[in-house]
Amino acid sequence: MNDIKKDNTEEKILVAAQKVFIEKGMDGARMQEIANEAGINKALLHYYFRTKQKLFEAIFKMVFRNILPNLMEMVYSDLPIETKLERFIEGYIDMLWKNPFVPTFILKEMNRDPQFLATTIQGSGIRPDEIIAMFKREMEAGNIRKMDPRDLLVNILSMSIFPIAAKPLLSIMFFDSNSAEYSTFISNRKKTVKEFILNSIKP
Amino acid sequence: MNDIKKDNTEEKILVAAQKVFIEKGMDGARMQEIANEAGINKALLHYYFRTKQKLFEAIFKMVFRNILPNLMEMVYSDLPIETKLERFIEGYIDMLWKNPFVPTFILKEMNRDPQFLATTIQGSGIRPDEIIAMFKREMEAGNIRKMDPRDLLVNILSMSIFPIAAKPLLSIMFFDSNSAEYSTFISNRKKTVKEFILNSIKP
DNA sequence: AAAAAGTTTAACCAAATGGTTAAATTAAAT
DNA sequence: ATTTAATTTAACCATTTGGTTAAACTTTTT
Repeated sequence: MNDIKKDNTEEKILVAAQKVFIEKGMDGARMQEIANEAGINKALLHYYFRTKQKLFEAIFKMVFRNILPNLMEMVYSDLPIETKLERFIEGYIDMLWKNPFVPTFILKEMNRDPQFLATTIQGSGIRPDEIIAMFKREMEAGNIRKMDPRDLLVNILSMSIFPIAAKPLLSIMFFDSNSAEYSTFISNRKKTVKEFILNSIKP
Repeated sequence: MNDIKKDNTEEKILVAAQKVFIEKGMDGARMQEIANEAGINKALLHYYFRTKQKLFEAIFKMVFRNILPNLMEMVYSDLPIETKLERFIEGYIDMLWKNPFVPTFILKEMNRDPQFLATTIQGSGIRPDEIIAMFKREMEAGNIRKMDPRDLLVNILSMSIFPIAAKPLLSIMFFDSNSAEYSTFISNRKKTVKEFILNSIKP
C-alpha cells in the first residue's frame, strides 16, 4: 500500500512551498525557507522536487487548479442566469478573500512562461468556450441583453478579483489602512457586484 | 547651471531601472542588468543610488505617479458625468495598454512595505475623497443611481486594469494566445466598459 | 536476521549577487 | 596652468543561494 512517511513528507513540502511561494513569489522564495517551513532540511527538498523550478511548477499548477472551481458550475447547472451569477460571485469572492495572496501570485507569475501557462490552463478543467456559449444562449433567449459574452465574463472576474489583489492600495485609499473596514467593504461587494452586473445586463 | 553629464546619467539610470524593475520585479531585477541597460557599470549605479532598495523606491514612486493621471481630471472638470467617465475610461485603458507591465508591477510590489506605499500614495496627487465626493454629488443630483461610490470607483478601476494585468491568461483562454486579437478585444473595451458602466448606473 | 530499498541529514561547492574601494580620468573653479 | 571637485572604471569581497554528495538511519522485503 502507499507509504505513509513519503506521502506525509511530500504533503508537508507542498503545503510549505505553497505558503512561501504565494507570499514571496518564485524569485523571492528561498528553498531554505520552504524546508524550514516544512520542518525538514534542504537536501530532502531537492530529493523530492529536484529543482526549485520543478517545485514551483507543481505549486503553480496546484494553486491554479483551485482558483476557478465554482466557475464551471455556472455551465453545468440548470438555474436561471441571475441565480447562477449570484452564486458564483458570492462563492468566488468568499474563496478569494480566504486566500487573498492567491490572485496576486497568479498575476505575478503568469508572465514567466507562456507555454507552461497554456498547458496549465488546459489541464485545469476550465472550458472558456462553454462559459461563453452559455452566456450566448442566455442572450439569444432574451434573458440578458446582447453583448460580447467575453466582456461579460471578464467584467465579472475583474470586479471579483481586482479589489482583493489591490487590497493594500485600496485599503489605504478608502479606509486609512483599517483592515476591518476593508473586510466589510469586500463582504458587501458580494451583494453590490451582483447588483451592478444584473443592472447592466438587463435585456 | 545644472551639470549636463550628471542629469544625463541619472536620467539614463532611471529609464533603465524602470524598464528592468517593471519587467522583472524587485526580486528578479539585477543591478548588473540595470547597469548594462543604462550603458554604465555597476559601481556607478551604486554611486547614484546607493542601494538597490533606494533605486527601487525611486522607480516605484515614479511609476506610481504616472499610473493614475487622468483620474483627477474627473473631479476638476465640469462635464456631465457620462462624458467624464467616457474620457477617463478611454484614456486610462489606452495608457495602460501602452504600458502593459505597469499594473502587474504595482500589484506585485504593493505588498512589500505598507508604510512606504502609504506615503507614496499621499505624494501622488490622488485624492480619493474628492473622487468619492464627486460621485456622491452626481447621485444626489439624480444623475446616477444611488450606490456606494467606492464600489463605483473600484468597479471602474477593476474593469480597466484587470484585463490588462491578466493578459497572458485571458489571451490564452479566449484567443489561443493570438496577440492581435487580444489587442482589438482591449481596444473594443474602451467602448463596452463605458456602456457596461453607464447601463448599470442609470438612475 | 540479513539484504535491499527508501528516507534523512550535515557538510560542502560553485555561481551569482549586492555592494565597496582605490585609483584613474574628466570637468570646473581659481 | 594648477588645484579642486565630480565622474567613471576595474578589481575585489562577503554573503547568499540553488544544488550535490556521501554517509547514516529506517523501513520493507526476502
